[in-house]
Amino acid sequence: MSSDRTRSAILAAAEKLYADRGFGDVTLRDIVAEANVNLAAVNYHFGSKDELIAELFVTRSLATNRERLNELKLAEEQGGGRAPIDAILHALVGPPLRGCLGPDREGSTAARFMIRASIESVPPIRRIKNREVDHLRKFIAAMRRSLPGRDDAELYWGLHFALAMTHHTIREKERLTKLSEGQCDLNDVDAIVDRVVSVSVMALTAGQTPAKKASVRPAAVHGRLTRQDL
Amino acid sequence: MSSDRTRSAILAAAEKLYADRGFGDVTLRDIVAEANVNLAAVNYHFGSKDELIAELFVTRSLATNRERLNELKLAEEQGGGRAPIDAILHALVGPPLRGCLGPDREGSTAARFMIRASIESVPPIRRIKNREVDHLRKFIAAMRRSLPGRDDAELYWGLHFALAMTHHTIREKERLTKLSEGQCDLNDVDAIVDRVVSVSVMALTAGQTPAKKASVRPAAVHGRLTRQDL
DNA sequence: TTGCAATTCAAACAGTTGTATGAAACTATC
DNA sequence: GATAGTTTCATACAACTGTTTGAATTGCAA
Repeated sequence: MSSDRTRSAILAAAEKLYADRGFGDVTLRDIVAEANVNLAAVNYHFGSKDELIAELFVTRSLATNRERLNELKLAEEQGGGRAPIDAILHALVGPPLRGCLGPDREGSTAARFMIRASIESVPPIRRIKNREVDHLRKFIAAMRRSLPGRDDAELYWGLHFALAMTHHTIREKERLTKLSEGQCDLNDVDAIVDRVVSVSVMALTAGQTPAKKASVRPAAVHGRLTRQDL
Repeated sequence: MSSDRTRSAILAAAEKLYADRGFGDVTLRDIVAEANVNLAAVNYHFGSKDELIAELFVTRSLATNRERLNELKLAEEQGGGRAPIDAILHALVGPPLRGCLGPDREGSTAARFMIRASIESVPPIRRIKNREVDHLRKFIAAMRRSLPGRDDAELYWGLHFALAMTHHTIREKERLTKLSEGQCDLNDVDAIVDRVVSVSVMALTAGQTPAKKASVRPAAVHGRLTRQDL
């Protein structure tokens, strides 16, 4: 068994540089300089530059997906196989938002890397994102169980909009802060999650009868379920 | 006055190639080959590759912004200086959605170029997008007039989410079609616009008193205002 | 027609990029 | 301590990039 000190030094250096400067202008030579390893080490350990990027992104997004499914499973167990819709959405949007936002995440290389990956869309990352459909289908299935009456199309739109708000908030947090002149607090992650969840629930339950509508727990009271549970 | 046949041939060729293959792997040599002009013509007419990209993007996004402001102005005039909130949001999200979606837009180079510009984020385009804040402030001002009671932060979040749904729908239309197995109709642009507007209105008016809430016209009845009015 | 500016052109430039090579250094096993 | 396999290293490679140059061509005005 080899000491993979070189390997992980490359991973760490690459993640840091990509997080700081984006994929566009970081070369292999920048990475090996930061990692204090030889240029040929990247191709030796990863095969190619793209495979290095892919490994970085897969690692981080697997972690997010795992968090999501844990939280979903927990919610479904608590609901006897049928989780409330706001809990499902909370499981969907909470992990990426918590992973990328918040004051403690400011210095996190992983967070800034994922934000970069969300903004710039390089080929190896795009390829991986396209395989994410299966993962999302699990949430559609849970939503179907939670809202048995709704058309499937409505569920897809609801999930789509939930992800829209999530990713756009991550991508454009800087611009929203600037536009709102600081009036939108991008550091209060729990509040943001609740906001996204509650709008998503509204999108999904609009047009429902008042009786059904009232049975949906508001997102705010769901705040118990945080990172500690995962 | 010079015949700018070369200039516009470059613009057309560049837009087409960027639309088809993305910014990542289109070189100046590809562009001049497509345009049947000399390599040096790009630098002669535009100064640099980045300035060419910038000019392409500025042209298209100025058109969108003009449409937006026209529609906003019309709505405010009809409302005596105070447009209904759904009309404001319609003016915000309608133009980009109509510009990029719909069956007739499938073959449009301009549409596909703007989708690319939305997916890949190259430096010259990012620089331009960052100047968009002033444009958005006009919509915040209109929203403030429309919903005088609301906190500014709420208005910013509402606008932010409206743009989130708009851009994410444009960016991920392919994936949503795939995920929903065709059950989400990405060709019915008017329905999508109404959907985005109505969710945005809900986000903005949540927590209002029922009396105030009822005074908001549902987005669907606003469908009269389409491209013909602009 | 002459003269002048605007435009086009072929060619080269200067730099960077990811990758491959083959020898050297290391590590663990016998 | 010899050996075999793994890892590191300096270096070269081959291709591609946006940009520049200076001469040739064109178009227009006097």
